[in-house]
Amino acid sequence: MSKRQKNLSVSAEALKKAEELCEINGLKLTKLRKQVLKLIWRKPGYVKAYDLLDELKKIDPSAKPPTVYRTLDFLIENGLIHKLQSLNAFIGCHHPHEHNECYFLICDSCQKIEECCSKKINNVVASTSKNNNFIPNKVTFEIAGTCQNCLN
Amino acid sequence: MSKRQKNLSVSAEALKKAEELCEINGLKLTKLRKQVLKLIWRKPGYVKAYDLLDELKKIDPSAKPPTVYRTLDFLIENGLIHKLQSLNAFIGCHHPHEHNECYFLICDSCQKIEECCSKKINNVVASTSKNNNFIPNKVTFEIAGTCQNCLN
DNA sequence: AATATTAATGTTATATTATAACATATTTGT
DNA sequence: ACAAATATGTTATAATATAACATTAATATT
Repeated sequence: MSKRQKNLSVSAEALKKAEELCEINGLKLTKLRKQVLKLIWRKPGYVKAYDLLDELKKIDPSAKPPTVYRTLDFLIENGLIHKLQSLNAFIGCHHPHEHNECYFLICDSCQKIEECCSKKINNVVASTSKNNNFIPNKVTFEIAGTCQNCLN
Repeated sequence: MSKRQKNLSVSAEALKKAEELCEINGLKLTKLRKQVLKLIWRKPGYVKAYDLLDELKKIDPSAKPPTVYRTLDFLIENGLIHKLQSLNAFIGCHHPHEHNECYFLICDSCQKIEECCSKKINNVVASTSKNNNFIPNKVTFEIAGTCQNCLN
């Protein structure tokens, strides 16, 4: 299976899952939202909001920043995508609604992202929060560096 | 000791430490850099770049965005302050040059920040990186939520 | 079905955050 | 004293994001 084919199937899989989840949760995955989600999944790495806007304009020339940001907000709120805070970029979630916290390995060199979940992080977050009498709400955990492929 | 007095002494302490560290490492803590660092420490919570610029302008009306951002870059590079990626904000480092990774508890309600370091995080970062053959470079770890004080 | 209500999208304008590029001044090394 | 490197000044603009209000579409209520 070629890289492109693999990516297409990942994207199709993600779209299907998103539809299911929205169905289950009574959320409206409108044409626009589906379109944006598709565009996000189309590229293997992360996406920038204004690049997304450019892509969207090819489909609907009337698209404007709020079109994109509102749609991104919806997708983030419902766990279908993540925002990478250290990059101001966005990426599809590989396992929506299956996790609380997750973190990202971001390759500075090839822009690929690894989405990770682990009990260890959850534990660190929980224990630190407890120690500080802090009620955690949103966790941002991003590790930038160099991935395996780019080491060679 | 009043809150204000406490904050003043924390600030003075931070400044002193910064001077020592720059001395040791052959870094130039110029008038501008010291001024900016002082402004960052002046407030208990975090600071936004353009607020800093406004403050700076009161001292030097010719200050402009690059003045601030270049100075912030210097302070970040040399571990004297941190950037909070999820807020696009800046905060003084409580223990410069004493740690590799640290993370932040950010109170959404009162804007206070708790800077934490723990071996557990270092371990999570190290083990995940190893598992993924990833060479970590920069860690962003920020937990937003509600602090003890604001719970009541 | 007509109407009210809510949710989504369209649109204009502008706020916020950050950097590129080039000029000048200051410091440091020779 | 001069060259080189570093820091600062200055202009302009790029990149990221949201406020506010108008319109349309979907859903619920009578």
